[in-house]
Amino acid sequence: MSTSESTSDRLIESTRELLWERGYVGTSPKAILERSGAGQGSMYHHFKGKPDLALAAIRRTAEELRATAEGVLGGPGTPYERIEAYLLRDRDVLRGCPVGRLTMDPDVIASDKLRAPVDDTLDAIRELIAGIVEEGKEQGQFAPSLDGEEIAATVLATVQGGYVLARASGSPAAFDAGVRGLLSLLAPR
Amino acid sequence: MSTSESTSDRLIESTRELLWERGYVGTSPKAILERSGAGQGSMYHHFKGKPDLALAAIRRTAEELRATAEGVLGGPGTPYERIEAYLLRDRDVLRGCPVGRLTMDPDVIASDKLRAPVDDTLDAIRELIAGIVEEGKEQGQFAPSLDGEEIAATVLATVQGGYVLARASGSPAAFDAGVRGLLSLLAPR
DNA sequence: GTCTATACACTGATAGAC
DNA sequence: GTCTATCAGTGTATAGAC
Repeated sequence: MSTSESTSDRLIESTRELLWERGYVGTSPKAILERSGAGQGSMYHHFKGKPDLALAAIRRTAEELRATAEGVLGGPGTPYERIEAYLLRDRDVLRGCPVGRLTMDPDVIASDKLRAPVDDTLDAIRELIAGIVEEGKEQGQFAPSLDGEEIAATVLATVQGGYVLARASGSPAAFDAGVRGLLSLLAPR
Repeated sequence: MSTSESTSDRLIESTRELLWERGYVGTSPKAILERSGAGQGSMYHHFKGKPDLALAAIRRTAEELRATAEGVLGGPGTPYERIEAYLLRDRDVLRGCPVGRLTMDPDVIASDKLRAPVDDTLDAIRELIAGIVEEGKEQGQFAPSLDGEEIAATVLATVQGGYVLARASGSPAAFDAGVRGLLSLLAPR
């Protein structure tokens, strides 16, 4: 395993952090250079500009999030238990979702290229959950009246919205409450 | 009824639009002046600066949202029907929530003053829904095992997260799916 | 690949005339 | 109350030397 320390890598990592903290609009090339320790010239040598560097950063963050979700959802347990594990997994709630927060960035939404990794990732997780719900219906753990795609959207939305409520109140409590509420609705009797 | 056309009012209205479209970080005084037709001097005469004007705009938007929610949730019908009405009410889904989106703004979250109206509004709506859920439990419409506060957080989170999913995909479909999924879980048998 | 120099519009605000 | 002038700093990039 190569612990690559390339300048290009440090630029991407610094950009990932700043995008998470301040979003695309709130992240300037100058801030990226300061955090990464790279110089002006380096950045424009490795990337065409801010959108190009941001795209590399967003892609890496999106892939990482997808891998994490796949790991939890593909773990052991019944369908309910796997969804529970996804909802209860450790999260830095007050920092928000590094992928979901980008949807509130006007410049990201205005660019199909920047939006694509965000859309693809959330969509992939949604499909995974939908499949698990369908599995649970076959096993009689979930009511046959439930729709896999709909419940998957509800699960993902509860997580994404939980971040909003938590950040509004300055406390993770509302996130946890929303998750517990959803689990109580999903619980097999 | 006074259709006030004051410069101060036009500044606030333009700021509200821009905050909704581009967030706090993405909104510049210059853009506000252009949209409102006011001059530099006017803005700094009526407001101390960008944070002060933004606070006035956020307060007005928050109050408006709260009034809308109270209107729908306080309408006629059973507890389930009132929550259903709230979830299904007409929304400009792709524009996102004008209040919730502010939680992704680093400068808003960093300021207790700017965050307060956001927190207060979401909290008030949450309490309203929690009361309705408790009412539904008393009437036997909801299972006694449900917790009013938790379900209220789930309902609000599903809405806020629905905006995220919709904006990611560029279509309101995911919002609608999440809402339908939640309603199917809440439905009295 | 990295550095420094340069550029020009924009940000957020103050000053003072009218 | 509104207008214009001015300002130091930032945002995003290009040019060219090393």
